[in-house]
Amino acid sequence: MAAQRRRPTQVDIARRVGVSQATVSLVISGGAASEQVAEGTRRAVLRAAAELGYTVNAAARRLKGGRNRMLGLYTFEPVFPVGQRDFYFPFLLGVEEATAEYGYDLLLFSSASSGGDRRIYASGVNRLKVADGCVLLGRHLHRDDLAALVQEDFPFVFIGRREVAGAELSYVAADYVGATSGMVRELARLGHRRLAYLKLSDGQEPTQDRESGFLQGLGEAGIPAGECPVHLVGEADSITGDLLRGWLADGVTALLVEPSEDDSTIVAVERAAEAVGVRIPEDCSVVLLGDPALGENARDWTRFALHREQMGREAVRLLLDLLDDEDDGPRQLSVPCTPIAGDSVAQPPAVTGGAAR
Amino acid sequence: MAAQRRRPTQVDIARRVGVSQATVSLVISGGAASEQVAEGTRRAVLRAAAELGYTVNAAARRLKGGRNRMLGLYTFEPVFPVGQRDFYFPFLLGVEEATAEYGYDLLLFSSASSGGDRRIYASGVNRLKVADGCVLLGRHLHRDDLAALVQEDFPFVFIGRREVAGAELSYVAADYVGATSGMVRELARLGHRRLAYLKLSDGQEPTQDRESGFLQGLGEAGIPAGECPVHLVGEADSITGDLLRGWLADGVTALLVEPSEDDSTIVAVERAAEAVGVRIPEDCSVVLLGDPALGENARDWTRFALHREQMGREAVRLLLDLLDDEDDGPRQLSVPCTPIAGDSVAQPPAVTGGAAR
DNA sequence: CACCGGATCCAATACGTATTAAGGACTCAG
DNA sequence: CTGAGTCCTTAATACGTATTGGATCCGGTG
Repeated sequence: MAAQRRRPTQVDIARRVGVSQATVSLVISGGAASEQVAEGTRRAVLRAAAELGYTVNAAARRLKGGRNRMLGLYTFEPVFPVGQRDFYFPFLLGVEEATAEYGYDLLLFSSASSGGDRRIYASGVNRLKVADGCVLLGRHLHRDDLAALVQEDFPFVFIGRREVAGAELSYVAADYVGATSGMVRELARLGHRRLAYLKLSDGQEPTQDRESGFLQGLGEAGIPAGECPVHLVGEADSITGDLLRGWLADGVTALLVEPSEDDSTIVAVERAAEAVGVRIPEDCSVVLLGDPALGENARDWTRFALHREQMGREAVRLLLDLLDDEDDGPRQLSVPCTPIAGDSVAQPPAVTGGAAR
Repeated sequence: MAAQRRRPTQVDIARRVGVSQATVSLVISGGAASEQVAEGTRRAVLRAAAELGYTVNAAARRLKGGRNRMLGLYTFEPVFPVGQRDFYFPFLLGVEEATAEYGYDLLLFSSASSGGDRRIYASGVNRLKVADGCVLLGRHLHRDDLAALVQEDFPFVFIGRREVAGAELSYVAADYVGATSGMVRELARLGHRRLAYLKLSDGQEPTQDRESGFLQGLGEAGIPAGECPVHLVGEADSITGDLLRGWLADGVTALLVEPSEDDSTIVAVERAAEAVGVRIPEDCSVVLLGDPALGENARDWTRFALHREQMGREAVRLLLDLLDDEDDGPRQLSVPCTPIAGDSVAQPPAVTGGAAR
């Protein structure tokens, strides 16, 4: 009846059975080392444990073992972003699933979000280190935080290719280079000979990769890069109908658009086309260099899919590799994207003569 | 350059600064007791901590009985359920937001899911104890796990009313009683005099609460409970067109349906009605006792909304109350639901004479 | 009898932190 | 110069478990 406030420990069991705590530990831990305990003692300990309602103290066990069996998840975006939910959610899903599969727990670093601007080193202290390792995520990162993290030799994996001067780090990235060049080749196959490329101006790695892929694809298709305009999208309203019309007049027949997080570039393209009466894809083909989470009533753009959930899973796998192996080399993994044939691409309008297959 | 594999501890800091580990602990723990340490020492310790990349060991602090600023989230459902995603997600969202606001981190206990069946005491270990406290969630719980948790005197809050024999526990629950009785009163106001109630057969607390509300509403409306059939929904296919027609023949003009997790009861009702040519709401009004996440093309059922996100937030608040206050009494919070007037309720078909307002 | 080997079990210790009683140094009044 | 008082720091200990190098006992062998 008397509710014992303190929960029973191995010492309590030991006292009751009349053995030492060490023996109890041997029995409880089970497995290999438990064989050296006499069968009678063993059973007595187990019975006492059951009677007392003993459960091992996870904190103590972990303290002893050194590892926490906790993986961290830190994102430079809000952890459960409301607006962008659908973009980041699959990553989280993959990370969570893989973490669970490997028998780890997942620590979400939410506390850092106070004050809007997310930093790892809030008050000089690196919170992430409570976890054994960490998966990082998000577009708006702080380079110096990342650099410091590398310097500390803290094991982590970024989802998305990231570079830090003077240090290589581990990441799982979508193969934007391959996916973009593939898109270019496909357009070329359809007969397009002059393409315009709308890229974001933040100069992040994903943007760089798409540009590399663009140039590479042009090369493979034998299209002179000089003839293909590259437009930097600073503000969304820099995409005007006039701009579009100018390109078409110059012989451009297809647009490759890098989607921004708020999808403003896509909306802007659509609006500009409408404004000057340009039909997609009849007058101009459009390809999205990514897989934005658009609304229900959005059109079925030709684009490529990121396997986000798989990327999340791979990130965890990489991280565990990092933790287990002594050899510390950073690991990079590139996950191919899958082209999605939508309805925004067609053969170029017949001007001189359509190039059928 | 030399990557030190072992995480630095307070002892390392102490050695470097030339003070004792105790002093380091005083400084690191910060807050009240940290005042008694000289400003110079204090700064030296903090700088050394930053330089070494020190982070407190969660397990050790927890073992000692201290706080982690970590809240756990344990769910008996998958943490990021794919199918039921939309039902549980708002809870998580609320928990996460509130946790972040209070400056805590959130630890998702995913690892326990090994073997499909989620248990807290997987191998005799209560993993939850690494966190300061825990929010629990999910319909398919294990009573004995819950009982053990109470016995251990571990601070936790359940989302959803739960009972355990011989112990009171803390929870944040939707006010199903009030919401259901309100629905009954509203139906009565429209003139309905005989209602049928379809309840799930699992006998969980939420089901009990709806039934209480049903009976209470009948009482307030002056409707004899004996005249209102209560149908236990074991299998979804127990709802047949014949059953429905029988009720209508008996004078039943409205159905109160408890939604199951897979929405099968709702689908079954809709199908049965269609099968025997019963129109909703012209021939029969239907009220959902809950707020299931239906597909896009589902009809606009009359139902009530759960404020899930708010419930998640309140759960965190309650949990922090539990942690802070010495007095250990369990706290319960009931969150009102909001009726949603859909298109599945109308006045009863005029048989003897419609009771207009 | 001395020695050995196997079978059981235990004492001691480490893990990293928080807490507390007590020690040391220094100041100030008498 | 002494005693009290103030301020800062530390030694010691506890938390619950896992591990390891012995200790103890016992029967058997040379």
